[in-house]
Amino acid sequence: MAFSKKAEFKDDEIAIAAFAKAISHPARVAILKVVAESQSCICGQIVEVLPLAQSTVSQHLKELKEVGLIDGTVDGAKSCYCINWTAFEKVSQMLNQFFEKTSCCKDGCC
Amino acid sequence: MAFSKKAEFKDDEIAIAAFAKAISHPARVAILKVVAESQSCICGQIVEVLPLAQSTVSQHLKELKEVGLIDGTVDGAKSCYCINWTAFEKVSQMLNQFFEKTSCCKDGCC
DNA sequence: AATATTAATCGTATATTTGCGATATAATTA
DNA sequence: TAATTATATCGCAAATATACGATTAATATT
Repeated sequence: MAFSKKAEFKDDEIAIAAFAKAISHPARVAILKVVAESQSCICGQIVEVLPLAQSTVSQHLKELKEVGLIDGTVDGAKSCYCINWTAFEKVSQMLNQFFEKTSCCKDGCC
Repeated sequence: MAFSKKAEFKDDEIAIAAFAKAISHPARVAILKVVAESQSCICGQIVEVLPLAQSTVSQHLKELKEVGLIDGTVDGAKSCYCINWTAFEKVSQMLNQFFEKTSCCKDGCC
């Protein structure tokens, strides 16, 4: 491949793709659900629920944290995760907008 | 890795992830925009606009076709692509619902 | 202090994705 | 009919992603 061409696209296209990528694996979708529903958000609880090893879950959490969808706080030996609602809604809106904008010119094709 | 664990998640989680994956690359986001805006939807036009080789664009188109977001019709030597609006809106709704449902339990965490 | 628990990170194996050139196929044009 | 055009597909190389066990570091428990 030589090198990735992602950077050659428009900023909004890159942003949409990046957020979509964050929820492009069932494990991360599941994690977001668990974290949103849970009161405590302890990493160990997520591991219990998912069919994945602790290290793998930790990696997925890291990815979600990197795009900003969740926040992580160290709480003693444990780690507490929670949804970053501001970011969460921003992503929701961004995707919504993409679908709306794209579907606005719904004529004359084919 | 031995093998993928994607199948071990819930159907709706897998579905959301699959559609998110379809728009998880800027090239495919760009293609969807071009196809939606274009009247003609000829593959060659898409290739002209994108910073990618013809074969690469063809592959991305194939992926979008496979998840059902676009339809492709052979028109002589050319190929005509257009958005499958039914699928498009279904995906839009599915993602929307995911974000809404997830954010409905927005309390007591962390 | 010694041990156990929790979770991040490292190293590694494998799988998947991305990207391209070359080729194949089919239709169009000269 | 020959040359050109349009696009899909094949085969390959490189990049990324997925998954795990082992290790580490830090706190908690005994």
